[in-house]
Amino acid sequence: MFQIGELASRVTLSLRTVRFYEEAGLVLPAGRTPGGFRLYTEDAVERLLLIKQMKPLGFTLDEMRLLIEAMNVLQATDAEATVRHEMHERLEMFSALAAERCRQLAEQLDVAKAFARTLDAEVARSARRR
Amino acid sequence: MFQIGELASRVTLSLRTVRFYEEAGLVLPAGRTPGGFRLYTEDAVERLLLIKQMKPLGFTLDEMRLLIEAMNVLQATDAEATVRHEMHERLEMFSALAAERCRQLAEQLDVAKAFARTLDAEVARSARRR
DNA sequence: TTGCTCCTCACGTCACGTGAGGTGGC
DNA sequence: TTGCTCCTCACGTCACGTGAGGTGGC
Repeated sequence: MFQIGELASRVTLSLRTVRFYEEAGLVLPAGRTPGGFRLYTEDAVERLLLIKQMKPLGFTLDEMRLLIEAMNVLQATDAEATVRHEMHERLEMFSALAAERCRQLAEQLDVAKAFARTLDAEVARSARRR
Repeated sequence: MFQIGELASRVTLSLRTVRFYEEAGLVLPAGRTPGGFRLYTEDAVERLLLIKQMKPLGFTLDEMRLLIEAMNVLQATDAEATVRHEMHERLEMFSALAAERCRQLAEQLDVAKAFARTLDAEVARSARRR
């Protein structure tokens, strides 16, 4: 069990961000010291790394929560069939969404590269003018 | 000369966004009707398309303003040498920044793709369990 | 006169950053 | 007791979205 400072530094996030993710229901501390200090286990590290991996896809924190919930239910062996079915459909929805976001990211990279080349050309052109 | 509605639809931005970019000093209307309606020329279209191209690089609106200013000064034939020099250095800075952001975007795309594959695998695994 | 477009506040949202003032824990 | 870490408000920021209430222009 470790405190928020170690958790934050291990996943390279700010304390504020970790607390904010807690407010959003994404990563709850495993417990608290009598004095009120948050205590975490390795699970929190993995959870935060998963969230960091989702970030480039542009999901909102609410969407991430729903997605993580679905993954957890489907991992569990004791989930009810109806719930499992619902979570499976949710997962499929997010999978399609993720694929779409990947396409958008690829487009953005192309646009960014094009603009970077334009800038380089401008720099070169401006250098010749001197 | 056309109104903000036509401008916005031609560059596929909201009216609010166009007005917000004006507040940020990015795109000023060429004039106003006596009644106060904003009037734009083709220049505004090109300006907004340029801004849209910069967006994937994650520049702030202030940075975009500085960058556009530098490009305009260097395009002009009547710019003072000292100002031209300053703007050239600014352009070089932004060019380096843009290259760095391209690298980051490429990394993000890789992370996104990896997560999308993970999701697909989870969907498949969950489907086999039924 | 009727719609449609536009106007200016101004508050809301999302994902945090940044202190302020106070206390826990070794 | 001294630092260092942590705590909870709570306001600020960035790039807009979203009405509210009113008016311009063909």
